[in-house]
Amino acid sequence: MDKQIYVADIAAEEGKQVTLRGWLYGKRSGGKLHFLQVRDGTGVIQAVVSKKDVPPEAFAAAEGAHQESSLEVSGTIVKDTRSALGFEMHVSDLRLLQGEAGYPIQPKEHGIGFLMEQRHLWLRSARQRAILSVRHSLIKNIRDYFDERGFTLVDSPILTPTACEGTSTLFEVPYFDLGKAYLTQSGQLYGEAAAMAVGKAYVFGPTFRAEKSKTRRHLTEFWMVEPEVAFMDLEGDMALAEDFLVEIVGRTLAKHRHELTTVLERDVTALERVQKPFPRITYTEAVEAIQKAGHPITWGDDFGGDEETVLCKQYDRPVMVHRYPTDLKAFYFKRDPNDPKVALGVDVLAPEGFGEIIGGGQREDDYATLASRIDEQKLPREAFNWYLDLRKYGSVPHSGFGLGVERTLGWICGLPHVRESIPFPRLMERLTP
RNA sequence: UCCUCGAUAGCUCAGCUGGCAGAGCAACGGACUGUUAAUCCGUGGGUCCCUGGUUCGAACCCAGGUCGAGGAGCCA
Repeated sequence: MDKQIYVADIAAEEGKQVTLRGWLYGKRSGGKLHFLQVRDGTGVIQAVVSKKDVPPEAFAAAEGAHQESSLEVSGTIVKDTRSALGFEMHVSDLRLLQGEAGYPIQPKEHGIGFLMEQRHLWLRSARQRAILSVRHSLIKNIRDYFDERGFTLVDSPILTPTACEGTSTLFEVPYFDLGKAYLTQSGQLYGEAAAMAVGKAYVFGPTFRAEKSKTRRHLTEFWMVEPEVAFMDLEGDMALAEDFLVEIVGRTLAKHRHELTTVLERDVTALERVQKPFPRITYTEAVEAIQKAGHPITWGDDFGGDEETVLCKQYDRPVMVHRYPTDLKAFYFKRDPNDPKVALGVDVLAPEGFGEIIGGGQREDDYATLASRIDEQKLPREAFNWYLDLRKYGSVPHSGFGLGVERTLGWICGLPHVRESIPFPRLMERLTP
């Protein structure tokens, strides 16, 4: 095949004769004129097929082309103000590659259930392409952020022998003669081991939760990025989370302002407000604020969706809630030495009701305390021997957090449901396509 | 797991008090030289989610089930 020319680079081809390959996104036809909207993955260009300019078989091919047929069009690129792109192609020849009639997705309204069934095709539509593109950038910006600051990416296993927490939310798989393995819920414990090796580590991978959750914020398979830093306390952790969010949101917005504003119709002023400092309140203060807003909640309760929303509405940027009751947090959280009732954890809640996007905190670094926490929660001690070793051979204060990629992307793109933020979402009641 | 709503053409839906299965869009055929969800004319297209019940007669009423959507709980 010739050197591939892409729609994204079409301005450089003005006046030239080129060949584009792609798919027929839409078509409007006249008697001796067809307007083909050709997309190639980088953009959409209108290809004008005039009967007098092309061989008869090419004109017939244009006539018979169906939505999403693959094709190859050759012609001259000309400037045209009537086109959204600014350019169009005057076609001199056209070859239909493949494509049957009956492409199921129309540029009209569809129900979400139908679209989810057609997810493999739905990805081709403008909105989904925009989301894929923003997702790609967000992930790149996350990796760049850590790379630029001396973090080392350390991959954690997906098959694990035990749970971080309760077993009810684990996916179980058979594992040879060793019995059962589980799909990871978090790479954090391994991230801690990594931080003791490289100082600043981050884990980035898919995680799995068998939660029977049917909400706009839950997937059973989602991606999480988890930095973990040696010699960092909770204050440092919050500063890192804040700086990290400001950077990744800022960079992603800078690159995709146009798509966010036009294709996704996102009000980006809300994203522009993501600047330091984020408000920092303790769990106790949050409870008081929620009570003051008229919601019944008592100290010791976890926040539900309603409580989160009430709290977030009081701020115009992400809010950091720290020092949750110890009982609400996992065994590995360090307790506040000034108040053992609370743990040195922090959650970051995104504004506009997008909910918790970060959870993290300072880890327990004392061997005996951690061992007794494991016993208290009736976790199998032998499974955590390796984790306890980290407190035996050069234990240091350390902290980290986990950021949910899909929730963050859903927030940036303004998506009503996280299912659109991942190419092939896995939900409690959906495993296909 | 619980609550609410829904399932009728490829899609989005209407179908009144139980009495012949409908519309728009899409598809297909035709007309049209500047269309932007083009327009105009025509054609084809149904397991009314499934099973059972009530009835002279069920898309419609009843029971059970399946699937989908929204919400709750759950959820670092």
